[in-house]
Amino acid sequence: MTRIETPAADFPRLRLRITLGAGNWLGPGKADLLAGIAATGSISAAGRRMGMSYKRAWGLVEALNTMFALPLVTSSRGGAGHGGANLTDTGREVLRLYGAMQIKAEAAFAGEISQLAGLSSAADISVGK
Amino acid sequence: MTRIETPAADFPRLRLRITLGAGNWLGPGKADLLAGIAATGSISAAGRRMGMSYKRAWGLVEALNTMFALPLVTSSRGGAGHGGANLTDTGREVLRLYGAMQIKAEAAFAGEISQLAGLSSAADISVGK
DNA sequence: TTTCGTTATGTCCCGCCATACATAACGAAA
DNA sequence: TTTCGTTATGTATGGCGGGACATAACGAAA
Repeated sequence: MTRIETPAADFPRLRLRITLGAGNWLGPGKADLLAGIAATGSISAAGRRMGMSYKRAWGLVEALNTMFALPLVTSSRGGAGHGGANLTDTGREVLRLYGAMQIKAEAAFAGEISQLAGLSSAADISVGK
Repeated sequence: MTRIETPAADFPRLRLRITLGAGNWLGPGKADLLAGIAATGSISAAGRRMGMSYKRAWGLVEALNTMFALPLVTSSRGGAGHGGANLTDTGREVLRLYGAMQIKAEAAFAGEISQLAGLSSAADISVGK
């Protein structure tokens, strides 16, 4: 995977991955990319600010578009704005659902997560917090 | 990663990963392995029935033991039972917390997950359900 | 018709990781 | 002291996924 090490990551962190079919999953990476496309209007710009190559970003978009019945991202080449990309209604809906789960999860699992963090070997570092 | 394709996987499925520190995460794989060790009393047996090599299973156990302040798994070589492994109190507690989160999550996110599954391209396959 | 930045796609190559394989340590019981 | 199955550890190799790089298509505006 060669996941990029986010430099300023706050721990503990909870990640959700929903697997809808064999090999078809929705996780934080694809969700962040969708949010980035919505914010920037461009696949390459969204990928850049996540530190990934355009090719990788485009591959994730292709996966997203094929794993749902309707595409989540529309894109155009050339033209006035020199091309670009945006979310479809389905794309916005998927992103909204994932975001809702993330918010819910942080609240619902705060207890268990803090207990796990307390058992963690990294706990001594943040004792002085 | 070369993840083994579980042949009889029911979709959709939700997976939780708790990251306690840089590179130190607890997910379904390690949780299942802990459960397997508790059930079989052996690292190699637990790994075997998950379809992973002993070396990989041992690596996961080592990661688990170092990412928490106290080890989760104790092991012994030789002896009457020809060696074996078991969970410590901390190990059982961690496994319990993870299981509790999993149960909670399935209930809390049933709505969002079914909505996502409805948007999925795999939805047409299970229409006749 | 030239320019522009983006989407879209192909190819090559390298580094990493997991697997396979080998081997040693272990200690109680027979 | 031999046996046994497990834990523990090292080494080597192969695959494969990803990044780097190259290139084409696109279409409105200047």
